[in-house]
Amino acid sequence: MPADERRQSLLDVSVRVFAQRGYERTSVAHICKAAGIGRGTFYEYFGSKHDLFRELLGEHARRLLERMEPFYRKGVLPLAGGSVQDLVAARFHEIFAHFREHRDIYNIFLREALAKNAATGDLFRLIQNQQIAVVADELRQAMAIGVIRKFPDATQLATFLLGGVMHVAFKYLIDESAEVDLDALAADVAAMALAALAPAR
Amino acid sequence: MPADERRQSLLDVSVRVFAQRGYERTSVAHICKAAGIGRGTFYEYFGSKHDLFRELLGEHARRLLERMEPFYRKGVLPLAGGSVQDLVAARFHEIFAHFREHRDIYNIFLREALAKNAATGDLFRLIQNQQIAVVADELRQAMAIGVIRKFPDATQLATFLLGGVMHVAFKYLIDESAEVDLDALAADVAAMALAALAPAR
Amino acid sequence: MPADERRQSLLDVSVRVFAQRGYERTSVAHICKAAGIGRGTFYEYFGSKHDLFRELLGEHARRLLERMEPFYRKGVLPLAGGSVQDLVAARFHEIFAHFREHRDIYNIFLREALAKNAATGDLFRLIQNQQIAVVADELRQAMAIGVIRKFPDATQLATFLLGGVMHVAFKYLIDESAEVDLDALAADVAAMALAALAPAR
Amino acid sequence: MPADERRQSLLDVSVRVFAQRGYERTSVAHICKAAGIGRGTFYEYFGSKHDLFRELLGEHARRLLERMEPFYRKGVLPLAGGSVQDLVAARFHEIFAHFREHRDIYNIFLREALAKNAATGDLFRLIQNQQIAVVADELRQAMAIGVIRKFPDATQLATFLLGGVMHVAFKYLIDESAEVDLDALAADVAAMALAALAPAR
DNA sequence: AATGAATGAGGATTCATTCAT
DNA sequence: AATGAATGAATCCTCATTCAT
Repeated sequence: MPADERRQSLLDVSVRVFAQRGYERTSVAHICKAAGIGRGTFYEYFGSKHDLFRELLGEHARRLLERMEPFYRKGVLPLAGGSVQDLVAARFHEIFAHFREHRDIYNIFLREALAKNAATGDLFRLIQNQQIAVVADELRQAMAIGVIRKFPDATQLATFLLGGVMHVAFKYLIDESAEVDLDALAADVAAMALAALAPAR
Repeated sequence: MPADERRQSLLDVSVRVFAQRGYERTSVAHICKAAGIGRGTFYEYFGSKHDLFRELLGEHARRLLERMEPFYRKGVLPLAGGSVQDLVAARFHEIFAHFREHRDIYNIFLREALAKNAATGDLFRLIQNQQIAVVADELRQAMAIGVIRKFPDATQLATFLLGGVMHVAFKYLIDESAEVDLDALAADVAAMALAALAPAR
Repeated sequence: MPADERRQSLLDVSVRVFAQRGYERTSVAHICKAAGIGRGTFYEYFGSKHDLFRELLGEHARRLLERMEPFYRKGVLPLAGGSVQDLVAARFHEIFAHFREHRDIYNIFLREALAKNAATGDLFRLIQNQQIAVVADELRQAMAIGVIRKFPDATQLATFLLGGVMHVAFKYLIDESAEVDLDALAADVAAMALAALAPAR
Repeated sequence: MPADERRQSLLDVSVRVFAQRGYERTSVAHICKAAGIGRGTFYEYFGSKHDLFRELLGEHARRLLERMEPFYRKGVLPLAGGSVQDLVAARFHEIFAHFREHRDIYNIFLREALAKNAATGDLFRLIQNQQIAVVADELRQAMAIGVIRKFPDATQLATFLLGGVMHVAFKYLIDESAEVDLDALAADVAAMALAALAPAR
């Protein structure tokens, strides 16, 4: 198999294995078995288990931010044609979908951030802060045009909101058994947030 | 040292060590050294490293719920004398304080829940759900007497709110360096939530 | 077995194994097998293979210098009663005996010094220089009282002489097969050096 | 690149790498990287890492002896026109120069001889003995014509002398940092040896 | 003539756990 | 009640070597 492919395959496979077993409990042998290669081959592509891990997180962090970017920037505000309702609903739907899709990597990230792996923690915080920043930015615009009520600290509000969303998502996503209609959930949470932010009539 | 004391000391010591290094990276030797005992002694008190861990989580879960219980139940609603503002402020302050105090055990819990340790995950979810349940209960009462706006699903709202609070708390508590005035933070977040929940004028 | 004993036994055993196979080609398993213990036990006593090695060299360096010290200082010069002949003969005999006894450790030392292990090389040079220093000191005294001819640089002469001795010793000691009458060899070399150093009649 | 050239380039490159890192710590990958070839290519030219090593030592041994040969045989004794002083001085200078030039290969040789690699050790001893033999031969001639004092065992004397020279050389050559005026050193050592060997006036 | 992908054997190290004292 | 000596299974990693292209 060409080097690029093999490398990618290792990255892909290891996300699953790490998410399933956690970094510590995952041995290089586990990954190699899952990838269908000999143990030695692993080290042709990555200097160490931890190197792979770092690269994996880095890569996903980049992808994550890239994918978030256009979504947050997608124009949106000031409102072109759609209603605030549609907007918020779309946003929450997207966030939930994202969660579902990247459940594994989120799990890994969170776990390592909690474990205070210096490098990983920094990366995690970077992502978090960027997400918060773009949402805060939007909220500021929304407040400016009076679509939502005015709050004194947009960043804190963004933190609060994202936390709420994540928590709801977590509760349903942390265990794979509880399969939920994410679309409905997104709609519900959006409605709720909308009500909370709605300007006084 | 009497057996009971020694046992308790081991539990106390291991919380710190586990929080610092994580379950996997903590060896029995680490715990024994921190507790100042020989490695053999450990097994006089606990059948295995994992046994100690289970017991530790169980014990803290019990304590946690016990301590939460009276606080949530403390009566509160319908409002005796204090304003809604005071109430919410008090609540958030308490939650933040709780975070700070039990940072270690929260960290352990969260990490293990994410690691999908069947037993630990269940415990974690139990705690989480109980917290959500009591908050949801209160919210329902508050809606009933019109102190806050009406929302269709109180449980989801509670989840959302607790998530928001936790997220703000996390952002500041995850790294020990960023020392923050928790009292001020609690006040800010309370104000924000209050505004969000306030009934239409 | 008591810890002290085991520790010492490991040090003793490993000298032989290292000398036989060289540091690199000696595995911890080799040492453990030679010492009759399990592989894990090794790490109860030494942090790593290299730690053991360092300690081993350090310990022998200390012993070596200690044992050399009184020998070189044994008074000797200015000549009490014995002749120069006796003195030099005794000295060379001792050096040869020392070689034979510590053949292994000399081998290890020299090899590592050549391998430019920073730490080991420094140790080796220290020993060498000390040996040279004491011999140079004696030579200076001997020149002063006219027992040997005068040379301009005592240190260089000492280096030269010790090198000569070591080289002869090496030639016979490097391979274990060639068993030689060391006493006779010492006497021969002593006579030779003596003739070389003898003052002009 | 033509096969012959590549082969030679591999030999040349590997001397440096082996001298720097030692045989054991040098991997085929190291050599290939230093030579700028793929790992597979190596085995087109040498059957194994050890094969290369053997060939390398053999080649250098041959060169070494060849270069020594004419020098030692260069006639010299009985004295044509020059003085004994000039002769000995020239000899020592040459030996020192040789050391400096072949520091790497000497290092490898010595290390392997000490490591008791059967094959390498034999080779090393062969070289050593040949050097000793030619010097002994010369000494015998010198004694015969009364240029130096008479010693009973010319071989042992040669061993002693070469050892002395090598030791002085070693002391300065073992670490690359201590840059020394080799010419001056050679002159000093020559004067010293000369004085030691000079016949009684 | 060249190579890079693949690998398994081997070596250092960690660690939960046992057991005799 | 305490312990420390002992261990083997498990894990990360290296590396000489093979082979299809």
